[in-house]
Amino acid sequence: MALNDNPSAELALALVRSMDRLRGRIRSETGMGAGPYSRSQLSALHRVVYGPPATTSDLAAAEYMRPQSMAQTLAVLEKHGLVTRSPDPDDGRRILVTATQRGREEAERWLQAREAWLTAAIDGTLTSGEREGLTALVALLERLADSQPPVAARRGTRPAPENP
Amino acid sequence: MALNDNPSAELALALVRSMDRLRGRIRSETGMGAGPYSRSQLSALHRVVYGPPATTSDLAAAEYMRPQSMAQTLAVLEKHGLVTRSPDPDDGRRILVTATQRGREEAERWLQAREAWLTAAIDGTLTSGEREGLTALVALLERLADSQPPVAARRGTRPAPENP
DNA sequence: CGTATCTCAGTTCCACTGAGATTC
DNA sequence: CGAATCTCAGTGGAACTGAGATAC
Repeated sequence: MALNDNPSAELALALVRSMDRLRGRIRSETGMGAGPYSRSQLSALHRVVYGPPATTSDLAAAEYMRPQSMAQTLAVLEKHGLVTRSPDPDDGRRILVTATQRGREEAERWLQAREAWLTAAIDGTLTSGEREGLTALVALLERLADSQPPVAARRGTRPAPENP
Repeated sequence: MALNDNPSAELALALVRSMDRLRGRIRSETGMGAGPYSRSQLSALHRVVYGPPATTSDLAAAEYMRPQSMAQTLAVLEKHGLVTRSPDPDDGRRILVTATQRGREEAERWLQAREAWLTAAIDGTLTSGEREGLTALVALLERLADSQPPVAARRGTRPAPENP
């Protein structure tokens, strides 16, 4: 293939493409029938439900997206009564997002519905040993997502999204 | 966490969320500086360059998307002279997509540029043992993506969706 | 005053759906 | 004719950017 001398470049490409393909498969399998909430909405709801009280910006940083994008996502959840927004008493600029009781219930239900196909695929095609390996893989992916690479690796000067 | 009794459901959720987060991180790091081609365009180009001659529908099936979506992606590549489309002499309905010489060169260059951040992250935060583990586990993602694949009954001699 | 946070408005990417033409 | 493939046109989700208001 000779894409690159560096084996890590090969690995990076293979990883990204396998994630793309799996994502596509999940999309084609679950379609729109998995519930009224989108993937990013459920992802945000999950974080609000199981995480500490946070602002829009906090949630955006945790998911590596812009605050405006996260605000759009949260607006839908608020409209459906799954989360509430209330001003931070200590800082008038901040608005804390918390889950409602209904939000907690809906999160559990729809999260399961959305990943039903993947759950079945894991159960159906992987051995128990491979499932353990996959668990280890998830930890690796999280570490990569949160990695602070050496400055030498950073090309161009970009404002560097800080991670609280 | 108590999301579900089934550990595979927990694993499925953790996997999807870690992939979402890593994708977001990559997006925020590479931004628009990674070149003129989008992720899906480069993914399609990669498959055309390193795979056998294929139709739009073949490529769409391999990436688990609709033929119309793949057609849009390929149209951009064709406009830039990276791929060419020519009628299948044996079947007038089919149009085979092949990479041009320029397409092969550009693929190599831009693919590397796009995954530069991930490559650096892998080198910088993973041990060599973990890199080996990651390599082995990418295969698991591919198996999940292709698990119980749809019976795409092709009339010709067409193998199932393959991965390079 | 300068910085941080949130809001409003517009844009791009990318996959989807539906309808229609052509070929086997 | 029925099935498969490709084309044209429109839709929606989910991220982005930029400009402006308010609070520290």
